[in-house]
Amino acid sequence: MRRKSLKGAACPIAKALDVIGDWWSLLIVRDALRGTRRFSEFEKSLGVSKNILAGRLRTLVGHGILELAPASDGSAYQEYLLTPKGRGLFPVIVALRQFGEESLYGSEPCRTVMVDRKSGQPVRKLELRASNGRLLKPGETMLIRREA
Amino acid sequence: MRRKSLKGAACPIAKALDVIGDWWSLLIVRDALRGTRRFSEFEKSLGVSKNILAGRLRTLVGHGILELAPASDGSAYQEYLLTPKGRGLFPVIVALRQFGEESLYGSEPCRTVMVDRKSGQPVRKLELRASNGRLLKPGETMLIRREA
DNA sequence: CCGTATCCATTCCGATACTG
DNA sequence: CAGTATCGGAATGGATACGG
Repeated sequence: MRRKSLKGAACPIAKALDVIGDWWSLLIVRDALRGTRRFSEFEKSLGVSKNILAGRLRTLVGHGILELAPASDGSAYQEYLLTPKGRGLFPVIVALRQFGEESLYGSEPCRTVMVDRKSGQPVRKLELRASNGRLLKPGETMLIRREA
Repeated sequence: MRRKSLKGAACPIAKALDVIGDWWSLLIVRDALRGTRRFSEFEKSLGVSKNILAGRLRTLVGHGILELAPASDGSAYQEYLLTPKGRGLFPVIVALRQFGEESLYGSEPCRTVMVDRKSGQPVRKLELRASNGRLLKPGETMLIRREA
């Protein structure tokens, strides 16, 4: 972040990276999607120092990815919950996971698998499809300018 | 990057972020997916200084995301092409774009749309599906440990 | 338990100058 | 055109100490 270029960035990818394009933010979202809510849980899971974590959480709340809510267990503290906007990052997380699983392990494959909770079967790979359902490879897409 | 934690990171998301989890790398991949090949093209598109760009390109080549090839136009220089592994980042880019389009624009919507080159129609939203084709929301998935 | 404040080291980034 | 070398400033990260 804080590079010069993103001020008027028209590209949605650049805008997205401006919000979650740093190391910790996506890992926080990853944990939040798994149900992590409390400051100390994030701290323990990520192994990040308190000040960094506090800053990231504050930024994510500011961007509307997380929101603060009263603790569900009756304790005096608060919890960080994903907003609907934050849950919109689910495909990003899944895409990263699938890329990692597929291309970043050597002889020993990844030890965890994402499965459908109901059936216990592994989920499908994310695929981009045309409006008629046809599978699209990168070269089969293009960007067009939308008219006002 | 270069945080301490990723050395033995078992999480594929963390591993993926270690490879492309910085500001420029994904933007380089974005451009490469659009057909950008030459150093100067990346430089112009990204508005990044040469030394940073050179470093990122070198890292991406080192990770097997990009590869160097002789220039297709007969010039004396080389081009940076996506490897199959690099093209595996396509879903990540699309997911980021769709998140950005959906949640990061205010009154004025995003001016560009990704379409099927053949039909000219917008692509579908990425969806996670179970092995039986059922649509899966975040809470309907879980991670399990794979047995050796 | 949930942070904030501080200090310090490292890294990153941008601009520029320089080379083949 | 395609980089490399260098520099300074800014941001990031880790550790720790402190306070509500």
